[in-house]
Amino acid sequence: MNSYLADLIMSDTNKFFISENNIPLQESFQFGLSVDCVVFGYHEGRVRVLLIERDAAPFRGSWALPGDLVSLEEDLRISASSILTKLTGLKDIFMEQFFTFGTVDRHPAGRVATVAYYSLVKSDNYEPVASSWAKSTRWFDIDDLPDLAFDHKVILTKGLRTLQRRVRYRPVGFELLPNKFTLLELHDLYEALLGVKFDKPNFRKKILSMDLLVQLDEVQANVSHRPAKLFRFDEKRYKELRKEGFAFDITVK
Amino acid sequence: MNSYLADLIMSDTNKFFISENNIPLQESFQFGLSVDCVVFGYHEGRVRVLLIERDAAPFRGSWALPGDLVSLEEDLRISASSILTKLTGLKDIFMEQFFTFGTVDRHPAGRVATVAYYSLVKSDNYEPVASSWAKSTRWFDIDDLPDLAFDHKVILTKGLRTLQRRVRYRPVGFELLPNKFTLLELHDLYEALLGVKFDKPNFRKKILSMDLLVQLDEVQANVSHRPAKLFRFDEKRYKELRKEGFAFDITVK
DNA sequence: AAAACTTAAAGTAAAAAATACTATAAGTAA
DNA sequence: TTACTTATAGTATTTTTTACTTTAAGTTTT
Repeated sequence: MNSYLADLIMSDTNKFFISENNIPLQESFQFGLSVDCVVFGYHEGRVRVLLIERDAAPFRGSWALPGDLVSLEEDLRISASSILTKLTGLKDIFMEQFFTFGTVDRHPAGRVATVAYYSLVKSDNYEPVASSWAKSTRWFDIDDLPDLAFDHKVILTKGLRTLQRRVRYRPVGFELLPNKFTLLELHDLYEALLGVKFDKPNFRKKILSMDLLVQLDEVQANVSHRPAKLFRFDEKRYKELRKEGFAFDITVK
Repeated sequence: MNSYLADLIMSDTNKFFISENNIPLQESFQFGLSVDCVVFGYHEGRVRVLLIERDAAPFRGSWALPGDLVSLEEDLRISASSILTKLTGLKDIFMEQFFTFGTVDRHPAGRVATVAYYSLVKSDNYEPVASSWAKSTRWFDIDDLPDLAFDHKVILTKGLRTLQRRVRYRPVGFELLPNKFTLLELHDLYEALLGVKFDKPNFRKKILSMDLLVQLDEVQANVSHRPAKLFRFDEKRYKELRKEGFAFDITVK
């Protein structure tokens, strides 16, 4: 509790109320706030989600989204990434808030609202490592999920829908691929994410016409057929184009 | 505090800690949770926002977004609409969550995270009425805003950006028009919202080709020129089309 | 009552983009 | 050398977008 609040209480006639809305102070400040993260990965043509096995009550032993209570001294955004790091070891990865869940009974230990984020992990960069009260971590195919603690299934599903919507209008898909990727890998990722088929030549034409990819002087290695050229996403170029009013959109048959 | 929590505390060796993350219980449940609402209206070609004049500490006398602390016994979603009704009288209007703000120092009375919603008000249906600790309400043009309490300017700006993004891919613009509107009114609304010019014939063609509008047997009244036909948005039709994979998109020059 | 004026709304030609393919290239494996 | 696989370039057709032009339908002015 900061000093401003202390002053406010002391100076008020009714010292147990804050004046804003006549709810008793004790009652107003009895919320728990947590963060939960839907971490997406992409491996061998399949989209997957990172879950942790809880080694803490409640739901000890259950699979759950990595998440925890936010501490009073930490900004929400900072808290989100540090909690993810603490439980899974994942650091400096793409992370975006998408929804806050706040039904009364969603947490058995009291009134806890949770702010949900989704993260995208580049498959070549990171392997999660369980720590703190996460007993283990494991990737699950999005079509083969276990039962989850709390309302985490609802959160996960909403996170997936959000990703599917956003991936069409923002160049976030690249966050799920290695830094260097082929056009076929990108094509397959979009098919997997959206569950639709794209014509290969046209997909390639569309994405290249956006002028967002840089072709590298490298090709695929160790493939038993003609190796494809490698590309990388040009973040800087994208920011330039945005200023000029360019809108990323991958709607193609 | 519910009984489950009481049991949990009593049964635990360290009765002042919950086991999940070793943060003392008192500290975990000291958050305030609030809701703030960016209410958009549209009047005579201008986009405007509804603000209230605070008649409660802190920031008494300042303009602010309608918002308040969430009560412990109420779901977040329900709370959002009932708070808006309490302060402004607005009821049953379009309301969508868009972001949660949670920096440590955003509220002088303690740690309060706020879940922000934006609302769209049909100009023919509602006139706000201040009540509770809202001294008055007033519409402000989005280009002529006063200083705002807390971090409400940041919230408002993010709400506007969100609306501008969403209005292109979802048929939410209709929520800002009367139930019966002309194509020119719709055209002008989109120009005002997005700050760009659209070719009238092409805009009309595009929107009609979506098959989302129903032409009524009515025309404009009391205009000193050829009256335009009135239309309404066909919510049912939209839901049907969505199932068939239709994606609303108003990108036209 | 005719002419002028205003906005509604339909139409149209050219350009651009999307689509559905076909063909060729460049590698590996038999 | 030939068969096989995937990469990638090319192309013709269709569809959509764009930038206009024209006509329609009302009101207001003279």
